[in-house]
Amino acid sequence: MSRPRATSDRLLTAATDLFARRGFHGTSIREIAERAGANVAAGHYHYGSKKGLYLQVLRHQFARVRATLDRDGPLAASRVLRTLPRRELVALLVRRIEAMVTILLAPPLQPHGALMLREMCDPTDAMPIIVREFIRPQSSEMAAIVACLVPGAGRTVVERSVRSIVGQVLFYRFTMPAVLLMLGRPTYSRHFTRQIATHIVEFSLGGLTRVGRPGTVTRRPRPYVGRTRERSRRAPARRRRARAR
Amino acid sequence: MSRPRATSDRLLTAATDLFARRGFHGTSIREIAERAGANVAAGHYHYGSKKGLYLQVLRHQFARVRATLDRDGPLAASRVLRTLPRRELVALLVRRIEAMVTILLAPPLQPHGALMLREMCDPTDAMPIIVREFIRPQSSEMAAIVACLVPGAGRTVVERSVRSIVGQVLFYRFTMPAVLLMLGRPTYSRHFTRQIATHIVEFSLGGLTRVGRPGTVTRRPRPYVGRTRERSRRAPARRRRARAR
DNA sequence: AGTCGATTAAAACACTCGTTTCATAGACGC
DNA sequence: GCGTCTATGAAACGAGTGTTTTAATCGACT
Repeated sequence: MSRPRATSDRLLTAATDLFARRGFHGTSIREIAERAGANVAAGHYHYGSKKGLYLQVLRHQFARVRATLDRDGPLAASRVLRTLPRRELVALLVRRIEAMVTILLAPPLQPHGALMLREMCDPTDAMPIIVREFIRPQSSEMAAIVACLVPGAGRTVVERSVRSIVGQVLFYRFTMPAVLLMLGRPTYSRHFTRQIATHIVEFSLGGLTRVGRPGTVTRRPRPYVGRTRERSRRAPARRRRARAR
Repeated sequence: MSRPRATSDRLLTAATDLFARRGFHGTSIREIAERAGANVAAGHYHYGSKKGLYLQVLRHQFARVRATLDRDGPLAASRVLRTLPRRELVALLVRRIEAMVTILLAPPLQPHGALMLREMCDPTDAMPIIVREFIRPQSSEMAAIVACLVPGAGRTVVERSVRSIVGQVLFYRFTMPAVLLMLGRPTYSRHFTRQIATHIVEFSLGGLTRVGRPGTVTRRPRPYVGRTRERSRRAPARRRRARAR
């Protein structure tokens, strides 16, 4: 039959999808139970509370993500990295970026992106899990590569550069509705995500090259050069709400 | 005196803060009314419904943001831009990035960042407002500068580069809880945001330099290096729609 | 003064929510 | 058979929700 799985499993599956799509507040125990073909009391029986179920969903999702990352791109130790030629280091960075784009953007969209986004809106006890299982591993593995690619850079420069790279990727996930609206697409296609990955790789390699060089344009007293103009484009939007009916 | 303002204004102020901090679902009309020193019915009287109040909050916030942007960094027309020397173009880009960092990250944190983030989780009718008043203007003004800085780049390359720049900035806002947790800070300090802005400028200038050059490392048959994985993660998500009532 | 429209206030309505209670069913060992 | 433990189902609880209703209040203006 189609659903021989345990009730607790079906609850977890249903909850994962609903929490990702509608959020914690926007999802009801009854909705989860109905979709899982279970009783309203089942959630509390198996997970103690709605919050307990939510935490379990996040633990489970990010454990999976972590497992994927570990399998996909196990990083060579730092001291091994340092012996690699630049070409190999670049190849490693490319793989990391492509893996991240794939896991976050490529269809079919996985739930953890939405779950992570929601945690950024309303952090819960699950935030440390996300940092530990997803953000920290991604960052430190990328940092190891970046540190070798930019030998002169200190720890802060490396960390900021990693955030610049990760930020480019996450942008497409975290502003997805706006980007899709502007591009006139319904979803990100695989073709699109491949192009994105390639662009981010190029842009980032350029960025890394520059932050590795001493003495740049922004080392100056005041960055402001241009004149200010006072033109105001439109009157402040004044709007009145008429109540319906 | 402390409360000479109109009830509708006080409602809007209270609602802005609460919607930004707790979200639409997490905020109740009663809570808004209490903070505004008004009756529960006041919200419906002035704004028709909770959703009407929410929309008005977003309209108001992003009209303000737009006004700030227009005052701060009115962009020279494209044909004027094209006559500027590179040094001036860079200065303009620096100003845009610094303005964006300031408006999004520098303390005291403004509500629109949180409101925008929440819209990315649960898009509503306010999404077009955000795109029109904030994202689109920022993007197109930056695109005009980038297009001049990277003369050889086509429209798509320019747009992707703009997203790479904006993405770096938005990253710090949209993953703020995680970044603060990793950095062990309570908030972003002004000093920190200034450093961030400088880094993003440098990283981006390097990125732009590279994407403007033809022939790069990623121009190769297949960008994928790792093996493809075939493991199916879950049974096809069966979907059941229960009608309400 | 009196009328009228715009606001405000209090109460009730019709839900939905997470949670709990309690009865029942099945499995297992003895 | 019995007793025990795990799991499920149906129903109810109490609190909280957005909204509506109804009445009272205020400030002009004739």
